[in-house]
Amino acid sequence: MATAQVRYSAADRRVQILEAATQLFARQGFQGTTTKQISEHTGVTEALIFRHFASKDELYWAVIERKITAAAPGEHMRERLSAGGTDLEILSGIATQILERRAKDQTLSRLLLYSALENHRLSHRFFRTYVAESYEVLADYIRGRSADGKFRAVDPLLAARGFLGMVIYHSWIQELFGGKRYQNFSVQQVSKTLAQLWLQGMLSASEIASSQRAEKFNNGNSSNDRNRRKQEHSNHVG
Amino acid sequence: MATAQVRYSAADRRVQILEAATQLFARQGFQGTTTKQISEHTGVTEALIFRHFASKDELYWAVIERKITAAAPGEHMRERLSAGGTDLEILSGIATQILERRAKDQTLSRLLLYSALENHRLSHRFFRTYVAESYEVLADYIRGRSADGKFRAVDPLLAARGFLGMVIYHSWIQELFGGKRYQNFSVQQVSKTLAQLWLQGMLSASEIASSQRAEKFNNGNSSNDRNRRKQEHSNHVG
DNA sequence: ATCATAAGTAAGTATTTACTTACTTATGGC
DNA sequence: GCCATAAGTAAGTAAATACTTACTTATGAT
Repeated sequence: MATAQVRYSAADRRVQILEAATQLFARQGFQGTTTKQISEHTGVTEALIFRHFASKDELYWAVIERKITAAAPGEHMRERLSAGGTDLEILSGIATQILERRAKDQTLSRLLLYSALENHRLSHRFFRTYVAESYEVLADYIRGRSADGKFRAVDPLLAARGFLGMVIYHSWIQELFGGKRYQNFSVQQVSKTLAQLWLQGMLSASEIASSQRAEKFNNGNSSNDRNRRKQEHSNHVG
Repeated sequence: MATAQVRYSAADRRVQILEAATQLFARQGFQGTTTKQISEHTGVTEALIFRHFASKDELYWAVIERKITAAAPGEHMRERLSAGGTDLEILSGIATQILERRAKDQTLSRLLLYSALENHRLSHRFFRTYVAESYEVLADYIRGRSADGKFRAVDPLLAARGFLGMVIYHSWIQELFGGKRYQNFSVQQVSKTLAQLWLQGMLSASEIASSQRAEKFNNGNSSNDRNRRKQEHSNHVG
């Protein structure tokens, strides 16, 4: 052959294959992706794929496993929740993070959706590590705020799903269903609007009353706002 | 052959094929479904499938077309919104309807998700007819309530997506990702919780104040509640 | 420089897939 | 009761698919 042959270590090649496969499985699903496509995207022959992975199935599990262990969305949420700031800042921060991440790279959510639809064995675990954990973290935060008397008594898991549902559903609509062809909201606007909506919905009667009183004096952008969250409460989150 | 041969009219057979195909495409996606499977589920040979539909693609479009024209979710929502009752009754009614429908039959949402993921040409139209319309109807209702001074000024489309997002995301979690294995909420509880959360989030300052005052006298389940929606406003919806 | 070993491939195979062709048979209008 | 027509099929085909086998070659340790 004319081109100089470069050989990679098994470990490096494995990663290359996994990365190509990740992209393809995310775009086309398991059924829609052929081992030939994966080999072409990696720049090797099909046979090499099968020297690294016993079967297409095994390659698929390896792709999902890698994604599961790579990022820990529960951690990101924990950080944001304990970082301080007003409830509104925290929540719209979480929303912004989710929306930006998803606008930049749909790989993960597509993999997750495909695996759920195609009913792959790992999809439950994928879901638990990726989604369930992050709203259990949020539910803990809600529990804490309810104990403080800031939030009213609402099932914390339902409330958490409610907030993340608003945000994630919106991003699916925009990115997946092409919603942004018709209406392109700014991430800022969406985050703030949804966070405000949810937050007001969660406040306890007494908190609403006092926040209304407060609004008459400052217009809600002051930093010594009585809604600012105290660091001493962050143990509710971890 | 031993069994008596029964022949159906072309129209009847066509429907039989479409129904088998609908189930299979919903469960396994386009790529995951073979024409042989469809023929077996219909109880005919593969050749007959191709006498009714020129290609697998054409059959798929026919399946989606049929679903698009069959149900009009925007209509259901319009009806509920103009039926009267308190805002809470209306919204939790909408949520209940969505949750029950989806718990009973996932076919539609699975078809929709698959078509979006697989990026089929009709998926945008599918989405517009099926999803977009219903939240434009809801957005109109929100606009009306804002004009009344009941709801605060929030982008109506975002608010609508927010509500439907909470509900639909919850149902996806439960039905699609197996969330109900871990926690099985009752439809009633979910509908009421999410509707209350969203509703309180949407109320204008003055409405919140008066609803708090009202709560001191009756515990919010009275039918001559001041939040009861007047029939005269229903023209905002149609 | 040698060579064992790990990296890589060319050329398969059996099966499945979407789709076709040439033929058969039930049915309803006369 | 006849028969044109519409409903239906058996038996294919070419291409694609997941996976294998037998072989080649680059590389680093010696």
